[in-house]
Amino acid sequence: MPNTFHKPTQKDVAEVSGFAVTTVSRALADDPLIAEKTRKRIAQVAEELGYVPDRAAQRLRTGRTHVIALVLDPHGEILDFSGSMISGFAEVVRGTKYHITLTQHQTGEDPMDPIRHIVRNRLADGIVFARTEPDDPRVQYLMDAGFPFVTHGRTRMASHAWYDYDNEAFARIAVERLVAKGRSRLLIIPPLARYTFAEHMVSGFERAIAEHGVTGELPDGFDLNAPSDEIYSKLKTRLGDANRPDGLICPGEIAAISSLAAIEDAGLVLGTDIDVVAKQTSQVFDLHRPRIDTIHEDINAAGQTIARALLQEIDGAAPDTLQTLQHPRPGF
Amino acid sequence: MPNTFHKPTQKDVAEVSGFAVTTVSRALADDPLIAEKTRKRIAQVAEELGYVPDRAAQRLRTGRTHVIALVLDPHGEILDFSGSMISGFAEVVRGTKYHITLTQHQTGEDPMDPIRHIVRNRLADGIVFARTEPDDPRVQYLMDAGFPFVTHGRTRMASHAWYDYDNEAFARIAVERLVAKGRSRLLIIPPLARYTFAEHMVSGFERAIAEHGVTGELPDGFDLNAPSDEIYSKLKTRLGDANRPDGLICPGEIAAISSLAAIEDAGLVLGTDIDVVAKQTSQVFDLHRPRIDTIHEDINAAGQTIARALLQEIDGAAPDTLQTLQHPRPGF
DNA sequence: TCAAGCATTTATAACGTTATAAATGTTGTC
DNA sequence: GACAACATTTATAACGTTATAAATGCTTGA
Repeated sequence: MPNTFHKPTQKDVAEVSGFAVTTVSRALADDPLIAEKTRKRIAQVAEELGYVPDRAAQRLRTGRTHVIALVLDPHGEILDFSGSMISGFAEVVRGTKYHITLTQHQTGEDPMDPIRHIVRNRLADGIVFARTEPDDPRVQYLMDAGFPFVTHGRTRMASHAWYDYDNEAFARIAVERLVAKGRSRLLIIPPLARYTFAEHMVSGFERAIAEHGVTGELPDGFDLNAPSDEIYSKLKTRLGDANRPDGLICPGEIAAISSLAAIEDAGLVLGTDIDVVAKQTSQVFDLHRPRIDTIHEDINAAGQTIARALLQEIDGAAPDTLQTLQHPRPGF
Repeated sequence: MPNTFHKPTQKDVAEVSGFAVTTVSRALADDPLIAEKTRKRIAQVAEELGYVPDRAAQRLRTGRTHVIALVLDPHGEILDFSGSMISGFAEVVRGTKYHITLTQHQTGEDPMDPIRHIVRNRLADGIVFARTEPDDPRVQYLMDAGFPFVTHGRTRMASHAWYDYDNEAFARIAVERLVAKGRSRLLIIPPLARYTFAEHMVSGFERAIAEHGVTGELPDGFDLNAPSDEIYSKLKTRLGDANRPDGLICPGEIAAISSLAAIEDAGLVLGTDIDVVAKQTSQVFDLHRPRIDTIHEDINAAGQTIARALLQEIDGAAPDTLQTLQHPRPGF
């Protein structure tokens, strides 16, 4: 009889237990003013009645939403990125009193809009977003507003909570692996320059190149965010040159697959003419043939860490104590 | 000065416009009782002040949450499934007054729990979930409760809103393609039998097999949900047999990649000894070498369609008018 | 001119919770 | 036995909105 079901309120708990509504409220909030005996009795009655606090009422009264907002980028080419990240996030938030809401801004839109909307209308207690830029206006805005947030990616502003993958180390390790295989003319498919992580990755690449005395190339005309067929065709052309690269760094799986196609279609043989090191964020390359040398980035763990950091920040932790740099894990 | 910012309420709009709060409320709700002139004036003032209704207050008063709950399965092997689906969902919901919340149940847990929790505590106005079983208790519960929901996948219960991909057609087309290539000993990696879509796919497979007079095989000991290395090793063993299959149907990308590895490691040549048809839900096979024959399933479109259906159902549309069967689209 | 009828607006209460201030009971001290 | 001091409980109001019922002003017809 679900339609005759009446959701029990504090009033019901009060009537059954014989205490006032206020007392029930305080008891359930573990207010130390309430006598232990009373607290126990009220907790018992609440349990029996199946009382669950009404979020809307709590939210209206206190201003706290118990909501964490995930602001996603327009769905792009990063394979399974959002899915894994969300999954890690959900695992941590489950079991707390918080909920996750999702917002996705459209391609042409100002990424600032959803953030401002959430803050101004108190739609959440904290915000998470990814793909930061060095002078990210979202970060600046949230810091000014004193609003809890955690970013996936660093910025030039030092004292906020962030999680980042060490892309400088990624590039360095990738170069080292290729050099160890005897490669000396390396090419990296760079991320879009406006993202902070692109700077790290490129700087790691360039430093490692210099250290090992090999040549490094950042291609013109395409990047990690380009359509995969564009990466494919430009790379194929490049691989037709006499001075073609003999080592490729692909910081993404779709780019790696496009690269493998370009290599094959250019008539080159992987492992003989050229080698590839790719970043791996999913299972795609676990059993792939030809075998691909990969360096892992654990997106699920990122989601978990970010969620934990945000919950801590909402509970009052200082943002600059909530910074995690994740080191690359070697592939299989 | 974000901390001195006062979120404008109907009271503010009322004071500035000179009308009563009630009138403001009605005007903003487009109540026909309100004079057109008044409505316009109030709308103008609300706009100027940047008034946005307080969801918590609306929710407390009306019981409507303006929330749509996405209940996700534990993050599994389906590549990018959640990500694309969520993305399509978000695109549709953006611009409406609805929000999306995410819940994910853990592996060992009763999938019913989050659903019951949402319904009993009115945490949302509608629910979406995937991977239905023929006698899905979640569907039964929600129908009994009269709670709006849309499933990804059908059930035995006819009159609820659902979206489904025509997996019977998928299997049929896959068989036809392999037969057209001269293959006659086909093997399909079946989905877990408990899901409704497994029945459809298997029945499509078996019918097509019979029609074309070829042999069909559903392997024992592994399925689409098995760990990929298990699929790989069992398939490799099977491909070592004398009576090995010469055509493989892989209804998932990770399974397809594992299969390709098994084929290669068994010493067989794709296109000569054996052919593969795979279901494609991401970009992985767009530029893959070797080229893979795929049949598309557009997860993003699924998300969009499901979101639209749910919004309609919340607005009162009859559930049995909200059923979509998506036909397979040929791969590249 | 007055009442009836209509169009429009408004006062009041309520949703379920918690912050504030007030009230009650209990103990100890002189 | 009175009073202060404390521990504990409670009444009241408020968060911002909307449903209900009441009130206002204006038009119309006699």
